[in-house]
Amino acid sequence: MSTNLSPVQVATAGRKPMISREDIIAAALKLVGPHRSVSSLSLREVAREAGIAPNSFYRQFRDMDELAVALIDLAGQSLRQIIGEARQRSRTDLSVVRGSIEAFMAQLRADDRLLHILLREGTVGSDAFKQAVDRQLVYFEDELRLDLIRLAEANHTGLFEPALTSKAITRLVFTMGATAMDLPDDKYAEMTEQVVTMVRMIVTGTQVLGESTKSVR
Amino acid sequence: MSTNLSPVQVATAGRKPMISREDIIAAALKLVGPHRSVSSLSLREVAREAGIAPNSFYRQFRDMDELAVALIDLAGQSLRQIIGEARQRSRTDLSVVRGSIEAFMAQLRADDRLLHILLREGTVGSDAFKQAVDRQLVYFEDELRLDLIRLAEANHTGLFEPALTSKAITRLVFTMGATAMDLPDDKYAEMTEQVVTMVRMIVTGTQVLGESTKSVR
DNA sequence: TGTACATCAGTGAACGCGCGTTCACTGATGTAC
DNA sequence: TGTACATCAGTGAACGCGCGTTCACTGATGTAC
Repeated sequence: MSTNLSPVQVATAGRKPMISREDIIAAALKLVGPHRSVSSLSLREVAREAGIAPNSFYRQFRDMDELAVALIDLAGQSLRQIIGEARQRSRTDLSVVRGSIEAFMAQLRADDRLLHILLREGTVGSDAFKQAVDRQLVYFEDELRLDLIRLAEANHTGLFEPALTSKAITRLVFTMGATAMDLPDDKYAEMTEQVVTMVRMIVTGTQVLGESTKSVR
Repeated sequence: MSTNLSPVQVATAGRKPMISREDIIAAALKLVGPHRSVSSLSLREVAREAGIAPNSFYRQFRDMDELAVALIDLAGQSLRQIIGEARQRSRTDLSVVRGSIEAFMAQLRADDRLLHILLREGTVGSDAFKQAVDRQLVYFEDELRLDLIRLAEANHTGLFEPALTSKAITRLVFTMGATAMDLPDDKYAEMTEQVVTMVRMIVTGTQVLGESTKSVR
């Protein structure tokens, strides 16, 4: 274990690296896509794409697993920012649902490689791999939960089990996204409507079930 | 392409096979599990487990992809039978939801290898692979849709977009199942409750949204 | 500024391995007479 | 029943390949004086 876990080199002495983690990440992203998963990439393949010797890879990452986790974390950050922006645009009404899902699907359609990774790699790969994906999912669930609570308060509706609701929505949207990834462009609009309707079902159900209690916890 | 797609040999002449497709499938099932996916199995590995020469594999399957599709189809059949039995036990009320999900989770907990495959392999692997999983999912959605319609008629409730509802439920349950697979045994009861609640949200939402129309189409 | 030295990022060559696939074969089983 | 022959399920050996990882190295950059 190195004591320097930061991507910024301490640089007490010696030469600066010419190959950065970012170069390798960029190379990996060039290789993945709707028909290619991170877990199927080989170290040599990534090195080849990055234009470096295979063993130079080890200067930046311990192994492919560490690269994969880095990719997943990046993907999570990127998507949360996109959804966060969509949320800002419409805060207090139900259109936040539609807005967020539309932003999500648009990003998917734009062939966002990072997003492909996040949607698809959750079920295969090493434990470290799966945990990284799960961690990102939990971030989404947390943010969505707070949103749901805010929404319920603003509309004076009940809210049943906000944590479970946000988990159901997150997981459902991600699965549907993984399916949508392989679809031709002209199916995206239809798919978006389907997902919006599905999420409305959950939100409506949650409000109704919460009506008796009117509790937000 | 062979004209004989049936697993039963025509046997017009010559020796009967001593190695069956079933032997190879059994060997593959011994190798998969919560921490091992079909897409990571090698032909030689399966042959080794089956106790046959690597090239004998080709007498039964064109390649690993064909084996994987066979496994997925088997998994779908097996699970549909299990859920079908659960459905028989309680036909006309909402307990069909709980019953089916409990049967599903119990099977998962019993370490059903076939089920692991079906839950996990949908997002990676070849196109043939993904299509096979999708085909099984659609079977489930169809059966569930008919159930939902029957349920709505029996209870005289409305039903909004039954096809979309069954799709949402199926996909959500499968994703949650894939997550549950990696959990320790003592979390299964809690997980089951969570999934039941999530599905109730969808069903409730569907009924409320359908109330205005009272249509079952 | 100039010189001697230390550091270490990146490399080229090589390793042993397991892989999918092929080939020519062998010998048990079934068929024809 | 007995014999000659055809079929073809299963095999052992070999192939070339890409893989992850190692090793000893080189030479540009930074530091000390």
